Amino acid sequence: MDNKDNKKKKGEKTRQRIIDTAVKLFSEKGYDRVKIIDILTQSQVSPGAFYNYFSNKEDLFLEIIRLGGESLKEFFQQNHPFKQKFANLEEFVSAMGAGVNYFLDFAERNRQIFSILFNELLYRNPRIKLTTDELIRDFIRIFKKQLEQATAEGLVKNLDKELTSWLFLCMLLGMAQVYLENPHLPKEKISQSLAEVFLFGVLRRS
Amino acid sequence: MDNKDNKKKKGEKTRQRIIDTAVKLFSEKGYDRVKIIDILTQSQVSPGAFYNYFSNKEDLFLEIIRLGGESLKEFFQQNHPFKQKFANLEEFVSAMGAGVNYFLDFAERNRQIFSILFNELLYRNPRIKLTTDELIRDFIRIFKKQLEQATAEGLVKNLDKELTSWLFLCMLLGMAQVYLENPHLPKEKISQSLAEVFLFGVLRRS
Amino acid sequence: MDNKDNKKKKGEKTRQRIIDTAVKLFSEKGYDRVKIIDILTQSQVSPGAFYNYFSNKEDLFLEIIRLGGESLKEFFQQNHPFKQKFANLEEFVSAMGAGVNYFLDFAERNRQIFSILFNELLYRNPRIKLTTDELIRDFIRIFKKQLEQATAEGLVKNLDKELTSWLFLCMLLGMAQVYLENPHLPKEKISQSLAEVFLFGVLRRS
Amino acid sequence: MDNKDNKKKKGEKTRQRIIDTAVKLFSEKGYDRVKIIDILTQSQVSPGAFYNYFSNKEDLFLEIIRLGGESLKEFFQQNHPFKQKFANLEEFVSAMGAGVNYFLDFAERNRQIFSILFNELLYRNPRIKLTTDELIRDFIRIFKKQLEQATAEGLVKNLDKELTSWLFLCMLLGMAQVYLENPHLPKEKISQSLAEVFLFGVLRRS
DNA sequence: CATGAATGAGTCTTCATTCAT
DNA sequence: AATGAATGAAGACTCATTCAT
Repeated sequence: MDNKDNKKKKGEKTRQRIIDTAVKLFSEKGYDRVKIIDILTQSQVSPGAFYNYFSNKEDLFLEIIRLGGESLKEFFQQNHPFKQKFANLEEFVSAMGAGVNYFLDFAERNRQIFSILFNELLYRNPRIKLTTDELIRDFIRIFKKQLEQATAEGLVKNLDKELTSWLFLCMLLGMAQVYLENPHLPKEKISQSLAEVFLFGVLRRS
Repeated sequence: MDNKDNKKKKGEKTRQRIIDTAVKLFSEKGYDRVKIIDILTQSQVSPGAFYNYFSNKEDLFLEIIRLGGESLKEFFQQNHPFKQKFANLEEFVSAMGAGVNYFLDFAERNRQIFSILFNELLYRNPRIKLTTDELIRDFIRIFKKQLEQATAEGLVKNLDKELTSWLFLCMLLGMAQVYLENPHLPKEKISQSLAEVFLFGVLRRS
Repeated sequence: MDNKDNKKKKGEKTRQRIIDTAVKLFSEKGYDRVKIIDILTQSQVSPGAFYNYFSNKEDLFLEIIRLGGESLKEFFQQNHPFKQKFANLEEFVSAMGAGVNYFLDFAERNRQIFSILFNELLYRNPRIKLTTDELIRDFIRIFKKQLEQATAEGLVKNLDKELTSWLFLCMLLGMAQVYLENPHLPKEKISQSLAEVFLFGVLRRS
Repeated sequence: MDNKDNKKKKGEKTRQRIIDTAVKLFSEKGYDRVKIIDILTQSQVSPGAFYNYFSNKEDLFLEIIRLGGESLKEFFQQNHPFKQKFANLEEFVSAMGAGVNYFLDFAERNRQIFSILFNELLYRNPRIKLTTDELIRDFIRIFKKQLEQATAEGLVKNLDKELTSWLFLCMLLGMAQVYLENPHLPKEKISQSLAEVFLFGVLRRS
């Protein structure tokens, strides 16, 4: 009876080994340039075993996208940029900087998954596009709501909420990518700059 | 003589037909998913003829990246965001908005080549990465200089010039992509929002 | 003791389940297009268990052919077309019709196994061909003997016995197949037609 | 300009070489047991070239079935068993024998194609079944009409036309197969026996 | 006897590229 | 310069069979 459980566990391990290897390879080379044989070799799995768990390369990829998307979604649902009330502006800025910093952290910790997701924003495979587009829409929706609330509270100017959300998303994703590709840039300074520019802009207040 | 010229012209035409078709297909599907046979069929060129002009698929692609990169470089060299002096802030903001708008225009007119370039920012092919990285670095360098000058003039806060350049680039490229994928978003409003947020931030000035 | 018996019985049951499923699938799709995994799934048997009973796919198939061949052989040995003596022609014709009808019955009841056997008459696998060829030869031998006897008794014309046996076999097997594939054709009419044509031919007696 | 024609001819030759080899192999081993690599090797064609002409194995097979079916159809349309009027029965019988003989000839000359077609009568691939079923229906239709006419002329008994057609088809196809597999059986005797049994039956006329 | 994860040789198919004409 | 048939290495995927538990 333990027998069955053991087998299940073994299977789970194999499956996970495949996923881990695939995440690494996909993030390094992109979907098309990864050959199944590479995944097989690096994860020490035979072709037959592979196809026990995934019906083909795309299936594996979509599973990874799905998993990554879930982490990201969860992250955004738990970390609202305009979450709390603050005593003064300084506190607010530093809180937002901390939030952005946390996102960079997340991107760093999930560097590969993040890299894959970011790449695939542009990918033309329709099934993949569906998944990533949904992620984006989710983010925009959440952020818009935050902005609306902050505007109602008189904290934020009366800007176009959708475009502003897109702008923030561009900065967030873009700077995460910049950070991942340029590790010499100090994370805290990136977060702080992002928060400052987004909140106050670059112009000197006369 | 005329004969020679005609041949030359004919050859040029064939070459151009290949490039045009390839630009279209690469922008639609990405490098790996485009088959040479499709380019050949759509451009009405035979395999043999193709290899008279390009030594292989990658060669063709790099040529396209190079051409696209040149246009973009040229664009940035001719359109400096902080180029002129302005009588007042309003003028300045509207000039920057106009600049961004012009960039969106450029992206729209060169939609396909822009799409390819943007894609390849993330692409892992080392030879291609070199070209796109150089483009980016160029932009950052130019923009940094602009920022330094504007700071010296007391127009802009004393921020980290490099990070701020990156931030602007993220917004610019990101919003161009957003615009291309969401044609219902009004171009002028995008440019204006971008300029406003970048210059003044989102917070209400008390 | 009982324990042993139960195990034996259980084993037998498993084996039988495999055979039944295999007969169904082989008759539906033919040897090559049936995957062992399908037999396993449908008969609720694990791969390991399967190879306890059959050493490989071909072994299982040959066993089925063997079983089917035995039923058929038995049938032919118990149902001789020219078995008894008859008072008059009408009786004889109707007896032959009944015999043919009984064969169609047999084919219908053993539809799957019959279908497999009929298929394999044409199949090129040498080991299988041996079995089916033997079946055919057996039938021809028995029928020839019957014909010889009937000729001696003056009942039947002096025709080539072997060719006539083949002709009858063609009609019998062919019409069985026709019947199985066209269930709307009335069995009794088929048998009657077969007997009539075989015995009297189609021409009008002047 | 001849260039183009030459290439076309070369292509045709290659295509024909593939078909010829495939016909041989399919008739020897049956569809499933033929590997594409065998066809490639024996026809001296590279994988790429093969897929220039056929999109896959099934496509090639269906083409062969189609070609074979056409020959057979043509044969049946040009050789009507009850075509002409005859002075007396003997002439009629010998004419029918000649017809059958001609069919055996046809089967012999197109041994491989015939073998494939006969095999595939039972094949479960739906697309193939469609083609062979149509052939069969065509034959039955033509033969029924012939029988009806012959009955109207008082030549043939008033039998079930459809069943009688099936019976004749069984004899014809079956004996062709018997002949092809047993070359020692004399063709003329087979044809004659078939004609005689079909026309007069086996019973002695009292 | 049973289980089912794992194996890996074998098969089909693709597509960038070549080369004789 | 152009043609397009041919090439063949490389890749994805299958499935009968094994074996540790």
